[in-house]
Amino acid sequence: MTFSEENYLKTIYHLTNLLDSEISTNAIAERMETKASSVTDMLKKLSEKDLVHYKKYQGVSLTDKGMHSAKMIVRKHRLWEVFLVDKLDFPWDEVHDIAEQLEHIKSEKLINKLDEYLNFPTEDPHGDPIPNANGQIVTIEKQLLSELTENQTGICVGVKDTSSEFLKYLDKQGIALGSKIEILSKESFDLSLKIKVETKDFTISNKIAANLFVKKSK
Amino acid sequence: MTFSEENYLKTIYHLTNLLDSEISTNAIAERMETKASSVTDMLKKLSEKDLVHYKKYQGVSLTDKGMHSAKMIVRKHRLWEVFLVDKLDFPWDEVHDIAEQLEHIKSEKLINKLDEYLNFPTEDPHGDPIPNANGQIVTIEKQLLSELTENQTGICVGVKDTSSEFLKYLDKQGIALGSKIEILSKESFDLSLKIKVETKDFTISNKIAANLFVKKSK
DNA sequence: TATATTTTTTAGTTTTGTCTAAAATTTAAA
DNA sequence: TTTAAATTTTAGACAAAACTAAAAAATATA
Repeated sequence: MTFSEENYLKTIYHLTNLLDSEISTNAIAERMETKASSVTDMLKKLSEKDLVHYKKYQGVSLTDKGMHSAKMIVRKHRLWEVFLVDKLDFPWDEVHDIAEQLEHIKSEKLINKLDEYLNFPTEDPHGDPIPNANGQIVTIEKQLLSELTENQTGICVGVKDTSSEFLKYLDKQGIALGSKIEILSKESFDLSLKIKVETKDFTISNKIAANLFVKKSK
Repeated sequence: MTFSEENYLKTIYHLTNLLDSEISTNAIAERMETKASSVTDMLKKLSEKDLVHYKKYQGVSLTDKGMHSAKMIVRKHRLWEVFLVDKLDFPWDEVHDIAEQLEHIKSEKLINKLDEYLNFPTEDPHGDPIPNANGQIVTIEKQLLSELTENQTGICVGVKDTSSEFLKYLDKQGIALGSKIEILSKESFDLSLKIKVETKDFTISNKIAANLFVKKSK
């Protein structure tokens, strides 16, 4: 499989999780910052290789084979991210781009040995689940911080937005995976939250809260 | 720089070390298992980018810029090999092909962090030197085992042939980097050697001895 | 339901890196 | 030193993956 084919598969996989329905040509084009015509060309190619179900004008979905391939790419991406953060000490906002390259390295043995070396992690540095060697994914129960109500407490288990900008903001505020976040009050006008992280109190906007995954606790 | 450009640079670099003279189109084509016409095309391209000195029919050599780029690729290749063997526990005969892929990952920060993580190694698992971040190479004094005479002793510090076949043969005989090898006798007819490795005595052909680098000792 | 708008596909180019076949140049041999 | 052989380059073609512009199909609107 070429890099390009792998990138398409991965995109279709992510869109499937996001929208769970048939994926449109335009949705793929937009996410990959390419043209719809390029997407059509590739879909034909992937369809011929039996990686996607594709019917003209009807959108695409992954075949079992395509789904498995996509999961293996995601697995590689996320395991490399863990390596970069845990072993090489990269900040969590810098690993995505490097992992985008590393995910295309071809060697099943390599990725399984890496998995073992990292102690079979189940989540990447942003809290996203890592498919195991068979493609199985253990999803942990989580919800957006914005869904909690006053006086509820959650443990930060993931981020929805993984942009460097957002992650650096979290660093600045001292919010990391594992942080205990208590909702002190909620402003009904703009849905901003007064929260307590460890010992520090401060206010965050709804936009921030809607991009933080927590596991309800206490 | 594209993968292909990087592979050409690397090949020219290796041929330069091997032949130290102007490198011919055919020599490159042969080593890369491609056609001379393809090589010519690429040489023009590399020349335009100021990575090689190239004059029609006169062969090529690396410019300073090309030499530096080539060394950085070799650096990446060899550091990844160390990672695979030291950290992921790969056998030394399996790392080359994976490193051929990993050497193209683009991130200076990544490779420098990897270097640090591995404790700034100076040789790869086959005893080849690893250029540092500035491209400097510390070459250790070494000679072929076949150049030693009766009763001399050497420490194995590298292999000339890095084929899986040869490396597995060495594994089987218990010869590894660091092994102490004593020449008990040399057969003048075929230049085969009776040697002692650790406690074991056995005979090796001249071909084997001519592919083992040692550092004279005792 | 007819028409307008949006989405998707097709057709035809472009770029990168390869190839074959033929021409040009260099090197070796007679 | 002329000819033969080997090497290298040029010219033209091809596949992959992208693009633009135009046509076709689906969807939304009046």
